[in-house]
Amino acid sequence: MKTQAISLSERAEILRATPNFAGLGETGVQALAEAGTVREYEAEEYLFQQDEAATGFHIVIEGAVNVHRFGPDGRQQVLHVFEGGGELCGEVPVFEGSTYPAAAVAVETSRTLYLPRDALLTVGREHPEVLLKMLATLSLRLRRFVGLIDDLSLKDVSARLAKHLLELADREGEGTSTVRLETTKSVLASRLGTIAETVSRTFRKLQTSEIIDVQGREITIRDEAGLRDIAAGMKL
Amino acid sequence: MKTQAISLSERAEILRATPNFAGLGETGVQALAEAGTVREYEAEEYLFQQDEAATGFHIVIEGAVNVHRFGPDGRQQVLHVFEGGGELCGEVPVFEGSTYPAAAVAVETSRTLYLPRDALLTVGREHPEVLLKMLATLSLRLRRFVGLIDDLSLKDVSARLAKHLLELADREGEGTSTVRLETTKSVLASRLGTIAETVSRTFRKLQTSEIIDVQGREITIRDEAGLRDIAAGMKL
DNA sequence: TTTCCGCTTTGACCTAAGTCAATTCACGCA
DNA sequence: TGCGTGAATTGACTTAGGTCAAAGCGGAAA
Repeated sequence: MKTQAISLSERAEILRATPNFAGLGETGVQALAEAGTVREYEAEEYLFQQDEAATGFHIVIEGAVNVHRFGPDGRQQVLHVFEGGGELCGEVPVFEGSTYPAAAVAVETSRTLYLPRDALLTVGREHPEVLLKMLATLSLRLRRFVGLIDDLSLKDVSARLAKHLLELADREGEGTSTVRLETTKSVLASRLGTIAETVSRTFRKLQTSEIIDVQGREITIRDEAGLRDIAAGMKL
Repeated sequence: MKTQAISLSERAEILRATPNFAGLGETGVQALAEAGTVREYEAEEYLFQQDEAATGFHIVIEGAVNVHRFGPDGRQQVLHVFEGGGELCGEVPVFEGSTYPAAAVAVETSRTLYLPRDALLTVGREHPEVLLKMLATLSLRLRRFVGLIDDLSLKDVSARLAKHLLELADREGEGTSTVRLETTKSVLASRLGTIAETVSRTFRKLQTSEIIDVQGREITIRDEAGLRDIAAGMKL
């Protein structure tokens, strides 16, 4: 990890571009910008480990960060992937407890703005709208986790994979039917709560059912309705 | 559901006894008490359904509320069980989105104080400490969900059951080695993300390994260290 | 080009846990 | 005291998906 020498005004600019702090007035932005530091992490470098004591949280400016937990056998379950754009990472211990609930690793070279806990709490008390934004962020995260729990415990791998592909296609905009996997299959497997081999086999089953077309990392959705059915729990 | 005629001062008293609003000043308590209504639900009655539009949230005063999701095959996964004591239920759509992410049902006759969304937001803006408390509550919930996700995807049923028994014993206070299950085994199964038969068999395996003693709904922990090993992922 | 090395695919196998069905148990009620 | 109902147990079976090992493939480096 390298701390970058970024001027105060640039740090303020980053904050203004972060959805969570967008509506915040100039005094608040200044206070946070003064307390924050810009950090750079290389690919594979950990931002923090699970159960590590926390003094603050990160805003992911550029790059991508993968948040995950390890199981007793070394397998891991991905909880989030933050892909730049000013998402918050590691904010739970700011408000409750003192340790990070999961580990976070940079997937590629990434830059973050690190803000100490106290700075946020001080600014938050003076600017409740920041706290409301944070509440919205945490609520959205809870919503996502509820979905993940639901998927892991009640749906099978093909449903989870189908749902994931539909989300990828959705993110690319309406009417997109070809998506490119930006990650290795074993990372995708961790996201889906399974292993690479099973992902591979599931892709194949979807392909032989003529629901998708797989060309390396390019996936073409041939039967979107069918894919939705499978995401909803229909047997393959 | 019946709305109970409870005086303003009693409603204020309930709020003061709720951890989330404990530190709140008198004006805030009054504002919330005026907007709130006390409701009674009988056993099996739903407080709200998954994806239902929300206008506010509940504080569980008495009784017990089970929050869960249904899978495509009708199986359900329990996300929380709130057992009175002023816990918040259904607060996610207050801050983000407009629908409840899961369904909530009264396990036994229960009373709640229902607060409309707008009242909370108004009071929150004037009293940031309420928002900080809410942030702590949501953060704790995220922490729990991370644990649940981790368990569901990376641990087997015996580990989840062992962990659950240890938590029950812990809650009863230090040095307790006998716990009573307050719920039916199939509800316990839903909490653990499995089915009643599997819970039954797992209890049996733990008993024949002389780690616990099962007498109907009374469980005696005979080998706490062993139970901890199993909770940590050791094979049975 | 050739050579790796890491990703991916595939097959054979195994195991945890879900399904289905048949008892058995426990407790309230007549 | 037996009866009935829902819970719990148990057994036999099936299946999704994890494990292990062996190829296959593809792109970067030499």
